Amino acid sequence: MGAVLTQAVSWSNVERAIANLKSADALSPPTLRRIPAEELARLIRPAGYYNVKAHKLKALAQLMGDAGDDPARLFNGDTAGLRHRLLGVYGVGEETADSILLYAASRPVFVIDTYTRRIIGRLGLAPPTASYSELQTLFMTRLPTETESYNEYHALLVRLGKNRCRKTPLCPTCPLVTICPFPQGPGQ
DNA sequence: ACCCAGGGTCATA
DNA sequence: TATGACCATGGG
Repeated sequence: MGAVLTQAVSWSNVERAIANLKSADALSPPTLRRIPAEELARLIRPAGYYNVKAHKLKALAQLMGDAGDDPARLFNGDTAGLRHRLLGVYGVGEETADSILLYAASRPVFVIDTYTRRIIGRLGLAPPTASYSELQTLFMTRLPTETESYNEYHALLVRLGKNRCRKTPLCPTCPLVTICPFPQGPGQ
């Protein structure tokens, strides 16, 4: 649910929305299915795009329902198949699907977000036109396939990405100058 | 008064 | 398949 609520919105806003859902006892999939969309929208208002996101949450709750509201059952298939199912849900695109796979299902999937794109772009490690899957392959072919390190890596990229200095070439004091995301260097 | 935030859908060409 | 409009609140 957090993966949907945080779309294009800061996490602090999402925390309020989740707090509202908790206090209304409306965070469980069965409740999310039952609650009227208008009331759900009111609860998640701080997370922005509340009308759209209300329906997205309901769509996710629907998917959970198809698995008998049992996360272990939802997350039991192979990663590729699960990703395909997630992408079929309204409001779930590639990044959201991969976030759910990494953080909820603990699958070794590298998440590509705005910050990751920004950093890769500034380092000149991929053309600006690179697709999501191209960037994902860039990381996954260079890093060991481990849920924990992908998790940590993504957190570090987010932290670096918040630096909004966009001078080009890179200014000498920019942290980006001294880092390369890949252990074997930028090549191949 | 801006700008931006860990996106995605839909209509259009 | 690529681009643009649209969704909307809260903090800097």
